[in-house]
Amino acid sequence: MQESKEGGSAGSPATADAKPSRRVRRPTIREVAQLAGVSRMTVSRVVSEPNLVLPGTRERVQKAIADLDYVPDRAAGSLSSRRTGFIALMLPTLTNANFAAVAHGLTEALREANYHLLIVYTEYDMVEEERQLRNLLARRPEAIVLTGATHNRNSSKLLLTADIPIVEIADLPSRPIEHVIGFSNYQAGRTAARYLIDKGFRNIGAVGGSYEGDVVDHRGEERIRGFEDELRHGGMSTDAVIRYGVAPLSYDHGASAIVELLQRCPDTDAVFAVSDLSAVGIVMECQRRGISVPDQISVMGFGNFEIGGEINPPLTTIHVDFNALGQLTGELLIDLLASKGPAAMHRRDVGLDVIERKSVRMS
Amino acid sequence: MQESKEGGSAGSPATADAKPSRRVRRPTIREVAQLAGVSRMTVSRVVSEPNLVLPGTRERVQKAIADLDYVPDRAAGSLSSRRTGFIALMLPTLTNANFAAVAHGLTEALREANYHLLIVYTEYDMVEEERQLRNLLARRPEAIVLTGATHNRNSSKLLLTADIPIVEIADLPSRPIEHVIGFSNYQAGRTAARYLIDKGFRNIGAVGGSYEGDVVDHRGEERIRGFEDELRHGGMSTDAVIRYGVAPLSYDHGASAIVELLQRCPDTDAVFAVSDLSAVGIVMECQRRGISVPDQISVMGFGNFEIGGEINPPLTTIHVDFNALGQLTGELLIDLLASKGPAAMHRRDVGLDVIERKSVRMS
DNA sequence: ATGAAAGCGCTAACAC
DNA sequence: GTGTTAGCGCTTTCAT
Repeated sequence: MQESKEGGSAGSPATADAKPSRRVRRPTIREVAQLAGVSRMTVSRVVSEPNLVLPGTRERVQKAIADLDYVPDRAAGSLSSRRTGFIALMLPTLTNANFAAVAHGLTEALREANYHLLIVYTEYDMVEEERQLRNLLARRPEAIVLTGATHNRNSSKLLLTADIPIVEIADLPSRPIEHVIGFSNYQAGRTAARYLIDKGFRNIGAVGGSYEGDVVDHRGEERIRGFEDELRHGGMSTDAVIRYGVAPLSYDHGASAIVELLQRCPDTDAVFAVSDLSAVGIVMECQRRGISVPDQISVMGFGNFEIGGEINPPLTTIHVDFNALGQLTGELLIDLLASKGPAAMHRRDVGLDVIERKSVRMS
Repeated sequence: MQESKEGGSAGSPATADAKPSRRVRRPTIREVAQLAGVSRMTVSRVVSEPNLVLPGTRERVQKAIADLDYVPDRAAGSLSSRRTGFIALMLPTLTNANFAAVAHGLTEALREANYHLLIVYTEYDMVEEERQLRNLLARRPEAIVLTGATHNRNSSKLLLTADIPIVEIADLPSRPIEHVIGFSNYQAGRTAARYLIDKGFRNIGAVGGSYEGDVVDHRGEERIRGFEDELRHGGMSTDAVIRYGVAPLSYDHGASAIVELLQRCPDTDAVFAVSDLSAVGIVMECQRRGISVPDQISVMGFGNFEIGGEINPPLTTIHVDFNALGQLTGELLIDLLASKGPAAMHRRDVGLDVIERKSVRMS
C-alpha cells in the first residue's frame, strides 16, 4: 500500500445516522485508490486510459469504483488537464424548432467525443449576449458556437481575444470573427422575392419584425432587406413591406400583421413572412376572414417549420437544414480541437431551397 | 509589493508574433494581482465581495481587471469553494415548447443568484437518461431538476445517493426521489374524459403514444391511463383509445392516428390526444377529409401549445403553467441552496385547467 | 506498468 | 482591510 498519508479503512463509516444510504458525500479518487490498494494515478488511468494498466489491477480498481459509486470530478480534472470538455452554444432563443435542431445536431456530433454542450440563450438581446458571454467564458469552454453576425463591441472583443475556436452559424457574416457555417439570410429574402415575382405577382408585400432597445433579430432583418432589394431590382414597390413587433415572432405576429398590411395595401396578392410561424398566423387569419389562400392571396414563409407542412393549404417556404448545420459544426469542432495549432479559417454555405407547396398560387 | 514569488512585469510581453491582439492566453488572478500591486485574495474579494475592500484599492484592481480582460476561472473557483454554481436540468426533449418554457422560467428565477443551468435531454430514453446523469454528476451540480417519475434502477440509485437537492417536475410521483413540483398527468387524463362525458359524448376515443425499447413517454401514458379509467368509471368502452407511434409525438402523429381510429371505430364523436400537437394534426387531417370539427367530431388536446389557439377551430385543451413550474422550481432551489442542512421534503401540485375553445361541440 | 512530486487557479480560514 | 498558508481533486511529468 502506498501514499502513506491516506490512512483509515475505506469501508462504510456506519455513523449513527438514522437515514439509510442517502446523502452520501461523493468519494474522491483518493478513496478509490485506497480501497483498491493502488495510487491515485492508477485510478486516473483506469478511468481515462484503461489499457495502460494491467488487467488484474484494472479490475480491482473498477470494482472499487463500482463499490464506492465513484464519479470523477471534472472541475478538478479540467483544472489540471486544461481541458474542460465544454463547448458553448449561444442561441437567440430555445423556443424555436430550428435553433433546437441546431442544438440537437451539435449534441449528436459531439456525443462520441464526450463534449458537453453549455447552452445559453440571449432572447435576441445584445446586452444579454454580452452578459452571457462573460459568464460562459468563466467556464473555459474549448470552443464557442453562436449565431452570426452582429455582436456589440464588448462581445466582439471578448470573442476576438478568446484563445479558442469561434464558429458563427446560421448566417454568412461579411466580417466574421473566425469560422462560419451558415447561409445568407439576405439571399433567402432575395430568393423569396424572386420566386414570387417569377410566379407573376405584382403587388407583393412582406412582414418582418421591428426592434426595441437592444432586442433585434438581425437575421430576420437581413431577410427582409434582401426581399426589398429584389423587389426594387424588379422595379416594384416596397410599400407593402412592413416591420411589426419584436422577436421572437410567432403565429399572432402574422395574424396581426396581415390585418395591418391589407388595410394599408388592399391590393396585395402575395406576401412573404420572415418566419413560417408568422406565415402560419397569416394563413389562419385569412381563413378566419374568409380570404382564400392562395386564390385571393398567396403566402410564403421561411424556415420550413413542421407546422407549415400540416396546415391547409400547406405552406410554401424556404428550407435550410438546421440539423445538418449543427452536425457540420460539431464535426468541424472535433477536427479543430483534435489538431493543435491555429487551423485555416473555415467558411461554409449550406445553402437553401424553396419548398413549393400550395399556399402560393400557380401561374 | 507582496507575494514575492510573482516576479516580472505584467505589461504585454510583445513577442515576435505577427498576428494582432488575437488568441491571447487568458490572464490568471496572479497577473491581475501583480499589475494592481495587491495579493490574489484582494483580487478575489474585488470580484466576489467588492465592498470588503477599500475603494482606492478596489479601483486599482478593477482597472487591472479591465486592462487585462481578466475573466475568473470558475472551475478553479469551484474546486476551492466547493460550489460550482451549476444546476442540472434533464428534459425529455428540447423541441417541445412546454419544456422550453420550464427551462425559460428556471433560467429567469436563477439569473439573479447567478446559477448556470446545465441543460441535457434524454430523447425519452431511459438508458440515455442514465448516461447523461453520470456525465452530469461529474460536473458536480448543486441540484438536479428532472421530469418525474420513472427512472431506471441505476439512475434512481445515483439520484438517491447524490448529496444535493433533487426536484422532480411536471409529474406527481407517488414514490418521489425528494422534492416535487408538478401536476398529475393521470388526473389530466381523467379530467379530459370527465369533460367530454359531461358534454354528452358517448363514443369517445383517444390517441396516445406507444413505446419502443427504452424509449417511453411515461407522462403521456399516465394521461391516457387516466382517460381510460375515467371512461370505465363512467361505464363506457375504451375500444377507441389507441396507442400509436413513439415519442416525441407531433402533428403527423395525430393525422395518422385519427385515420386509424376512425377506421376502427367510425362512430367516434369525440377524441382526446395526449398532446396538442397530435390534436392539431387531427384537426388538420379532418379538414383535409372534409370531416367537420366539431360538428362531426370533437377534438381535445393537452398542453395548451400556442398553435392550438391559432387554428380554426381553436383547440379545447388542458393548460398547465409550465413557465411557472420553472420559476417555482428556481425559487425553491434558491431557498434550498441558501439554507444549509437538509430541508423538509417539498411537494407541490400546480394544478391544471381546461381551456374551453371551439374544437369541442357545445351540448 | 505504476508511483511520487508538483501544480492547475482559485478561495477558506486565519493572522496581522 | 489585506495578506499568508493550505488545499480543493485531479492530471502532467518524470522516475523507477
